[in-house]
Amino acid sequence: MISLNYRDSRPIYEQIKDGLRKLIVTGAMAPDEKLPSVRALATQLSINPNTIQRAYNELEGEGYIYSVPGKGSFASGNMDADAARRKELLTRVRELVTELRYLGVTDEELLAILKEEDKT
Amino acid sequence: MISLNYRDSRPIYEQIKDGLRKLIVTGAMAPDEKLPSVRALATQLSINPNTIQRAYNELEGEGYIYSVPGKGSFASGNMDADAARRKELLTRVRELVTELRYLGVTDEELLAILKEEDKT
DNA sequence: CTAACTGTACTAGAACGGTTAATACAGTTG
DNA sequence: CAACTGTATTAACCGTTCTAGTACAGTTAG
Repeated sequence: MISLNYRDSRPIYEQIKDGLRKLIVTGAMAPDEKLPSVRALATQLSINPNTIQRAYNELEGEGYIYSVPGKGSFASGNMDADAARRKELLTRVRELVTELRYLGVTDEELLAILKEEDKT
Repeated sequence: MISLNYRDSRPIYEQIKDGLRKLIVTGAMAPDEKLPSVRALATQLSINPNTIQRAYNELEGEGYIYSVPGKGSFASGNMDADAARRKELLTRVRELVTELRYLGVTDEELLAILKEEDKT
């Protein structure tokens, strides 16, 4: 479900956040679908439950999931979170495009990426 | 010449690397142009020379600059480094585009970014 | 009701990376 | 020679990440 890369300098809880966010945002996880429990996911990934709790906690703060004590944590169909994520990603794309232009990448190459992704 | 953001969680030496790389890649710094000395830049930014040294050291490893003991460090007109950077940035763009598509961003919006950047 | 699950909270400490600090050495330049 | 340059090494500090251990309260199935 989630894979960790220990060579990556990024914190584990960030990797978990990104992994879960992608699952939710891509619809691989339906709204109100139950996430693995803090302890279950911790066991599965062989890490400390606190690390999972931190990831879940932050994801809840960002609106991607909601947690019910005693029941579990669930994917949220929150569109505000999506909007924020969109805005964030778009600014990053802008930055990348600017640098790529400086590196001599042509519009054709950039357009090719869009078309290429169409087929995915 | 370079500005640091201490609120940013990214390491200082990474910020310096990015800043210098941008200067070189955009041509703001000509090939074989002399960079500020390790000590000079450290003083200017009010940080430790070791941090600058690390940034320079890694930039040299990536081919963006070359250093001559006793003389100084200089921008390199190395195109291999540019190619590597291009490849890296392009894969990141691909990832971003994929997620943006899932988030419901249309091709029109993505194309708009390219046109928007044209005017820059 | 009980047992086993759930999220949540808190404290403590280990481990790691970033940064600073203080030197030292060798080559270059005026 | 004096003042610059890059380079190297060692130690220490500090903040963050992560682990560890424990506890409490709500939920759910038997």
